[in-house]
Amino acid sequence: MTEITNNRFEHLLDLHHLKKTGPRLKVLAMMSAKNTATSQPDLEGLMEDVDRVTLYRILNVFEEKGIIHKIFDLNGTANYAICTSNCQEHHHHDEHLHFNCTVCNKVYCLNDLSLPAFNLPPGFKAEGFTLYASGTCPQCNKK
Amino acid sequence: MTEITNNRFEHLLDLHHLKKTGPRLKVLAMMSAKNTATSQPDLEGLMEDVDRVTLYRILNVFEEKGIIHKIFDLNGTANYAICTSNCQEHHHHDEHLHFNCTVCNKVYCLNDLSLPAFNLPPGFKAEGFTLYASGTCPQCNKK
DNA sequence: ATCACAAATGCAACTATGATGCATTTAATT
DNA sequence: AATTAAATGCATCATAGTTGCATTTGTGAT
Repeated sequence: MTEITNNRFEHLLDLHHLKKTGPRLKVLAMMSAKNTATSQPDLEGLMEDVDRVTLYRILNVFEEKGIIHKIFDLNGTANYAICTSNCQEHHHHDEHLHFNCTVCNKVYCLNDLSLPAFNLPPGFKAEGFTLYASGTCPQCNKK
Repeated sequence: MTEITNNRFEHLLDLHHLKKTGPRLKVLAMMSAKNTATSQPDLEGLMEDVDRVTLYRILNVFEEKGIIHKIFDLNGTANYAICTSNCQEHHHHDEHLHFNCTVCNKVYCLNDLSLPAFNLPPGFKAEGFTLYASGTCPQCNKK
């Protein structure tokens, strides 16, 4: 992790009026070190020295503040990824594709793919959309 | 519940070589009585006389056989709905829109809306899609 | 620098969801 | 009615997530 990356996270916490603590910076470091979302169980394993409850609380505030977003995989397990942009407190812009590999179970946030337009039946008012795809990821297809 | 409906469920169980037992017919009756998906906790409440474990096992076989499909709501709670068509063992065709109301938390399966086409980045092979929308449902909008 | 205080963490305990092993019951077939 | 595989019920366990409270720590003011 570079100096600059670390400063970026500290700045991020400042922005949201959150104290710059070890556990919080570690969560951000762990999540940003991967190109896929991180599951709650994985994260718990990576944060051995941090209390389980603390981790849950960190994930909750980060989500509330729009720093990370939560994705449930095919098994209903919570996965977390750092928001790329546009997210703000209590209003996520999570309108991209989430790809869940059925082999390795990884969750990819494909931010570059915006959702195609479509209509809802009368009476429904939509606030947010997420498209989920399941299948096999590039890594698993190679093998 | 009409005679005909009951027969339909018994036929459904026959089709999949499942014994026509009380608990199974009751699950089907409960789920079909609603126009929305039923959450696991709700279902557990509705099936008071049936053991919790039995319910889980019924839901699992039904899902494996393609009789019902599982949808996770915004809170990660499992919801179940009877498949309308096209589902077969180990291969769901769940390619419709799931609408999760942020007020009443109900999950609607909007089967009539098929998903628009879109492309995946190279290397990804998709098998299934589901589009999730969240917002307010017709019932909650009226109030 | 250090003081004071709110915020964050850690710990204990609890709830809920879901799974597994095994004994008992029941649906289907004869 | 008898047989048997399938299904249910019960006990127990595992994991995810929450709450209350004591302790620690980051931060802003002195």
